[in-house]
Amino acid sequence: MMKQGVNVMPDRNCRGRPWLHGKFKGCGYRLTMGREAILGVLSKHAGHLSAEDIYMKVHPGHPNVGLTTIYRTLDVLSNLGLVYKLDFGEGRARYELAQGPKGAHHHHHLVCTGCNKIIDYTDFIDEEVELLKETERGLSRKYDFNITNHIIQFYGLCEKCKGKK
Amino acid sequence: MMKQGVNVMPDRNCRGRPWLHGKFKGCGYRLTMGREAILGVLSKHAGHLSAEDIYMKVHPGHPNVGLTTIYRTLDVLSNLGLVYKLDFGEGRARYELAQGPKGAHHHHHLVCTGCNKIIDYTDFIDEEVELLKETERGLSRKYDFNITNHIIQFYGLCEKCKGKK
DNA sequence: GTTTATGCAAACTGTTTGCATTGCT
DNA sequence: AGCAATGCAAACAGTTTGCATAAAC
Repeated sequence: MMKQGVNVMPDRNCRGRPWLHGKFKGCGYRLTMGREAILGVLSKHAGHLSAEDIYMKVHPGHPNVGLTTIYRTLDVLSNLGLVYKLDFGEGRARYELAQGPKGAHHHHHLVCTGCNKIIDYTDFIDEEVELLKETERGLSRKYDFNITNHIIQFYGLCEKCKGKK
Repeated sequence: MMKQGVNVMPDRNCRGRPWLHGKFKGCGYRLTMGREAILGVLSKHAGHLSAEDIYMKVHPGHPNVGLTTIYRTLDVLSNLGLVYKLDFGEGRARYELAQGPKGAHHHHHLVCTGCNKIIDYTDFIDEEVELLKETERGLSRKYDFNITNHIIQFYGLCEKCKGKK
């Protein structure tokens, strides 16, 4: 007989739960040292880390955590919606924490195609978000989509790079 | 003595020249059969072709054109601004002609993360473009960037995929 | 004790590069 | 003739996978 209120099967699709550790375990995933270390790095260094960046930062304290684990953990985290997987067209993915517990500010990206510098901007975000919401509503209806995410990125040359030939 | 009006050195940075073939040759690049074939495929099948897609379509008529040439040509084309290199997070790049000679319509993309279906939408484009221009102006000034391009993409599940768990 | 997570090495995939040859102009 | 473009094969880079072992629960 099944006990009340207990998920026997891990619930791999649960979003909208509490925060980090709680959310993690609540979804049926195990909280290991490697995963804690990765979460730690992500919340300490807020912004655009590649798998290898994370590996480098985790490795000193946890030499036994391999790159594979980094990839697998990031995959879990982004499925849980805890982490955004970003792509700036460099041929490698980058990751950032979706939201701090206090609800970090939403931002978009400005990418220099010369030196790959990336600027998070929050200017104009309000207007953008407003318009995006409307667009999202319209697109959802017209194309019968369940829209979960969006990307806005500007590309160009930063002040240093636009000088060079 | 240098002849008037003739570029002895190929001008690899020339944008804003006439159209396609003219532009191509005008920039010091040679117009070869392979390149013509690739341009042909791009203008016939408007939208989101991967390098391999293009290879497949070019190959029957030009069995001697290899994948390497496809990549190299696409690189040239996107440097010339004739082709946009798109990234939908599938781990492969996709390409589309920037503008037809008649000035094809600007559009953005709606991507299904379930089946990778991609919808070009032009709805709301006017409002978006308006806002983007302003944002672009603001960002250019504030961060001293020379902005050349932007991306807007919505991600979600299409009507078929949102049913399946 | 059962099931998930990990490390390692090897496999994969899309893309790039070196070099000798071909082909525009 | 001279230099750019090509094909081929090999190199590359980031990411994924198979499998035996270790660790959470």
